[in-house]
Amino acid sequence: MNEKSPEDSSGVFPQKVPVEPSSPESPDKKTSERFSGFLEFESQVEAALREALDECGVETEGLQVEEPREAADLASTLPFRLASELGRSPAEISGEIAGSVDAAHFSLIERVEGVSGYVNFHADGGQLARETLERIMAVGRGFGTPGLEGDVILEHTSANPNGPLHVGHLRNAVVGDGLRRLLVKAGFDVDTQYYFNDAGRQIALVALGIERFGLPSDGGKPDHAVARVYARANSAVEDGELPEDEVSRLLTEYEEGVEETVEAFREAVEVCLEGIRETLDRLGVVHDSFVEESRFVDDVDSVIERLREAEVVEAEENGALVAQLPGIEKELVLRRSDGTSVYSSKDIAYHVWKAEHGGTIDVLGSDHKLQAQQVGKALELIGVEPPELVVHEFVSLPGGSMSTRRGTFVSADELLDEAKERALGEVEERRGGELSGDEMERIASAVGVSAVRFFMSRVAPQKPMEFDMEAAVDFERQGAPFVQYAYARCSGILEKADEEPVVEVSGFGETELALALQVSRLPYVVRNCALDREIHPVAEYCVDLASSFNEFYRDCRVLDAPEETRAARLGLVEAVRAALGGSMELLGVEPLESM
RNA sequence: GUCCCGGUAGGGUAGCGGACAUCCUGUGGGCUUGCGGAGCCCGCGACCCGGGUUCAAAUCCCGGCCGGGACACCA
Repeated sequence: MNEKSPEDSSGVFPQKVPVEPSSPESPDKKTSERFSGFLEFESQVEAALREALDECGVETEGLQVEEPREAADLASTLPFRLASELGRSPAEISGEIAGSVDAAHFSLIERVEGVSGYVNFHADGGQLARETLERIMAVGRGFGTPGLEGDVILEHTSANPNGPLHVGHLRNAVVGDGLRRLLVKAGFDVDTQYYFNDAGRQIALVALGIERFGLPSDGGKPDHAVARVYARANSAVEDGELPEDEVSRLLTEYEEGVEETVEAFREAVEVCLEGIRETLDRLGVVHDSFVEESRFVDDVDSVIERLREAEVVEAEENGALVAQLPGIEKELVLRRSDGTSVYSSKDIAYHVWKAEHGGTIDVLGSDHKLQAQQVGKALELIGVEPPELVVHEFVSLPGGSMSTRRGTFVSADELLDEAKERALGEVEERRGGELSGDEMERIASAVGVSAVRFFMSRVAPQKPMEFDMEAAVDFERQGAPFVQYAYARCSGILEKADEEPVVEVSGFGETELALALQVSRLPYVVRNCALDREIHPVAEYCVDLASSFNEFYRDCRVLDAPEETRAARLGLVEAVRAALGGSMELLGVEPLESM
């Protein structure tokens, strides 16, 4: 990864407006290279506004450009703010600004009007459609990259290897991997990491359990076997069957480096991780590396030393070390009284290491928020950039509450199995007569995973969510299958066509232009979402684009259209296919050619 | 108890300073012999309560109420 540039003090992430506005003199010149649809329109609007403000002799910061619901494609509310400064009415100012814009200088701006305080910009739909379609013909599914750059280390999932992933981890993984895909699409260099505890009490219990009771070998996934051993060891300790000091003995032995013990821990972790990896694979969730906590044991001393210099470290009477962090009530334990290191201090060391390689983003459940705040504050005190946090709330199931210790949780595997089974039912019902069993099986797997991912992607992470299997897999609602089906329709049409799609927008009516406009918004959506670290608007976009396509499908015949419009409409369908496919992939929703 | 996050039509959800609040579901009506209708169109229905800030508040601030989470020498 590249070194962070020194002048980039605000972090590695560029602020908005990464695309230079085209120069007013030659708006068309560079656009073929850098054109990015609606994003380019936005750039032109900003450039036009600056020019007009200049002409009016107004100086201001911030253009207050927003996307209104329907009055225009983009609008500025600047006149409202300027009104009191200039002592004139917003309506008057908006009229003057609009009058000063020379729309003819901007290829994508059709007209500008001042309406009671708003400066309304209307895109030239035909031109926007033409340039968007041309761009897509050149880059295909690569369409949608807004050209941001920077290095990011993204940490997500990071579940402890004492059992399989459950639905909470699933949300974390879905949000995290969506973010990974989004940031990569936006242009960032992303290194995705799974950080796991390989040395704590929980692992000691697993190792102990395996030693005493053995690993159940009933052909199930290894992480599920580990969960059973863990639960058994837990209750054995609780009712005294296993003495508590056995556990601390193991922990001490581990820290002392007793070979057998270290090996037992390693074995326990590896077995469980194997199962977890299998689940992540099935979900299409990709990590670049798995980072074990124990790697940072040796760095703890220097972390504590640096915190000492910041004068926040206190020793308890019994020898434990804690940090009193300013602004945080709860003290942070750095080292136990027996001298062994605790999770948080290693986590700080891990973040120090990450921060050396790029900007860091952590995706975590809200139950870890306090811990993360403490780590962030500690990092700040020792002069290290703290991670950005993407926090998600809990997932519940209609069934009721879950507990890993009691074994009353629903695993990610079970949820995915159920989703697949339901999807299979739907596919069999609709296509049982024409497709082979294998084919339906394949489609059901893809639809099942997609349905779960889409359902969890579309809700803002800070909202608690109840997973509704029925709604997720429903083929007749606007969920993953709805989007996938629209994609399959595009593919079906293109496959049947025996002529080449072309870019020819002159015959497009309202419906076609509306659809092309929606297509052109992808780079704009990707840029905004990447900078906001949000994936749920991408899900909205998928649904909106699929809906626009369905309206088009209803209104405009393609294959049996008149000669002169057929190839042009095929071009539009091809563009939709690329944009829809590209945006679905951002969420891990699989584009299927047929379903 | 203290801190954090939510509270938008019957249920779910988007918007989080700007123009008549998005979409799904529900419910009532309509289209359709189709490029796979797994679709499309129309109607009904909502910003938790009270103050404040602002030209403008669902959106910001304060105070309630309700729901979830956190507050380990666990991770």
